Amino acid sequence: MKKLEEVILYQIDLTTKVAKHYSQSELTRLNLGITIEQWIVLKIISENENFTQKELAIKSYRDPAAITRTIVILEKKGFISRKKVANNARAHCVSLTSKGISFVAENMKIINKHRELSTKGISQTELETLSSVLSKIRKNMS
Amino acid sequence: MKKLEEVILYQIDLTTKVAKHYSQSELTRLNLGITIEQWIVLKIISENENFTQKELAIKSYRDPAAITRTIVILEKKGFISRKKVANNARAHCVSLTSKGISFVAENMKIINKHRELSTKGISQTELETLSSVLSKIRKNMS
DNA sequence: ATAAATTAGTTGATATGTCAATTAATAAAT
DNA sequence: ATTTATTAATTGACATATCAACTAATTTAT
Repeated sequence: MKKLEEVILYQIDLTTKVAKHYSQSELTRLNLGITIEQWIVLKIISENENFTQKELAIKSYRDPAAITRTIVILEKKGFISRKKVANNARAHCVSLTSKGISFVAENMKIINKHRELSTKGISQTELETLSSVLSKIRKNMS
Repeated sequence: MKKLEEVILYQIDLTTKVAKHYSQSELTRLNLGITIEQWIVLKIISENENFTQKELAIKSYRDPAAITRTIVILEKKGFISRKKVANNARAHCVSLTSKGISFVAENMKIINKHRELSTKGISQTELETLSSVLSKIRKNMS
């Protein structure tokens, strides 16, 4: 029977935790007043103007219920706004306010530094293997 | 500027989410009445009889506060019990009850199936690369 | 020996994850 | 056309993540 440390899924989970812990503590240290999950939502919106909440949930692989709550928070912080979709009165689409646009622009560098740091000393080949193996694992568990 | 999907940390996080989603839905489907996090705590205790809560927190890379709450739940479910440590009145050590021991034994097979499924079609070499790259990433972000 | 610092665990507050139930709008079926 | 089913979003309930504040026990520093 394998020890927990040898289990691949455990190692992946552990890596997520370590990375999130690091990035969150940096965001806190820099007083950005935002969580990782909130950042990811802002980033997705900046790449996909006028996504609906449903599209946001799919892209971020989060529950629509969770998205609703994060969006309420980001709206209170003044980073985003919700509008009714023209041809569908059920759906809401989300877009960055000017404050949201500058926030993403100003802090992209910090996030990019974390990303660069994460792959330091890892070869391109290794990264490609990582990417492809992770993708296989996701396919196996879908 | 990289799209979110190309970011390694994002891919790792996504894989964790997909895997947990799959495993949790299986545990629910089989009516085990337990969460993944609770299972991991049980598994760690079964591998390390009489761990203190602090050791549990370190091993599972979770906050001591979170461990306290999970332990209270597992105690209510009758899977574990807490005892005072002989030479340290602050520390509590945790051990499986007989119910907990049989629960882990009975369900280990199910969990092992998930683990086998997760690495289906992935070579040993790829798995070793994955393991070593994940370890490098964790080192980079510590 | 006493005061100060550290340690293990708990509790509170806020954000998130997950699932079920609900509401309102839209689409499909008959 | 009216009923039925589906869809997008919200809300409630409970478990978890994180951080700060707190208690009680133990060290250490003086």
